[in-house]
Amino acid sequence: MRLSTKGRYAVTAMLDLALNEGKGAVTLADISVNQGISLSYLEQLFAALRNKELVRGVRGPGGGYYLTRGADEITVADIICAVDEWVEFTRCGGRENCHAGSRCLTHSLWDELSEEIFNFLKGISLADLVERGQARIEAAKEKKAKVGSISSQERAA
Amino acid sequence: MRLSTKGRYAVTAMLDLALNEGKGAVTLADISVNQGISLSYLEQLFAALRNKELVRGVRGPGGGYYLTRGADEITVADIICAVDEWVEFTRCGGRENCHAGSRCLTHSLWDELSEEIFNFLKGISLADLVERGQARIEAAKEKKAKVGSISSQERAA
DNA sequence: CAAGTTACCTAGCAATTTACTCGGGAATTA
DNA sequence: TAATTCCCGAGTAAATTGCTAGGTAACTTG
Repeated sequence: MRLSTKGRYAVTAMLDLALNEGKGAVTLADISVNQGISLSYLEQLFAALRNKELVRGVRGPGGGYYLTRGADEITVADIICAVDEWVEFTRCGGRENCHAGSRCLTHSLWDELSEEIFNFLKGISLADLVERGQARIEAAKEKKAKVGSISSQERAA
Repeated sequence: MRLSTKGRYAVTAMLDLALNEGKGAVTLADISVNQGISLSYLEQLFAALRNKELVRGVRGPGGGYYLTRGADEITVADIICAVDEWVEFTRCGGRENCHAGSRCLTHSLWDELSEEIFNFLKGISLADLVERGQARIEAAKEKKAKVGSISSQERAA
């Protein structure tokens, strides 16, 4: 039970792309220097992000990475799902038969927790992080508590 | 970023104790058979639980483990904190200097997430799990949503 | 075209964690 | 004394994390 830095690295790197939106490509070398992450490790993370079609790479001089969608259409959950296995979350696991009562109880507890975490991360887009910084996170929480459903497209500006 | 089964094992085992509250000690051998967890692994988990004074062990025939407090005074968060390192959660981490802007943003995001998870787990006691099973979990979420913390269950969206 | 730049790919590594086995104790009860 | 049960430490295979090393492929510019 730990929040590894892997997902955080990915989110941080994606934030670098979002901050540069509309201003050309961002090279991994830049991100590596900016964020203090090893270049090869970044390449691995971005391979995963590419697979999930969150970023697009352009080779050659002047190349680098772009977001494939707007920063408001990419959530933190998307990023973390891409780089982490996330196996026991959402729906991928949890299909064990529940024979013993207490085992069943903890299974449903874990499912609930997974959903909590997932929904929280799904409610925060890159644009949220960019535009308003930490204050925005609080807002996302308020919004979720009120509405109960998340659509990151409505920017309450 | 994964929810390991370690904490789940511990919660499950503690549930066994809670289910037997007032009916004498529960041996690790029993739990091992009931839950299909290796005895030695249970011993390690219970060593941690003992350190945090969540359980009390009694040796000799007729011995076993008791909860040191009522099941309503032990939360899932207590249990998981005892057996997991939980390092990057709550407050233990996050005291890094935030130089780069995007790094700072993700740090605060991670702090928020940690607190979300912690609060969720803190809101569920062993008694909750025992008395009402899964229904109780929903109730805990409702309670929290009212107070304004987080939570929103829109399953099967 | 050639050279440089950048993405892309594969392999391997040390450290840590997980879940487990083994082999002993030490305290308590009968 | 003997059985039971907690207690303790060492060791292990597999997986994960974060990283290094050493390539190849595509693209742009001089």
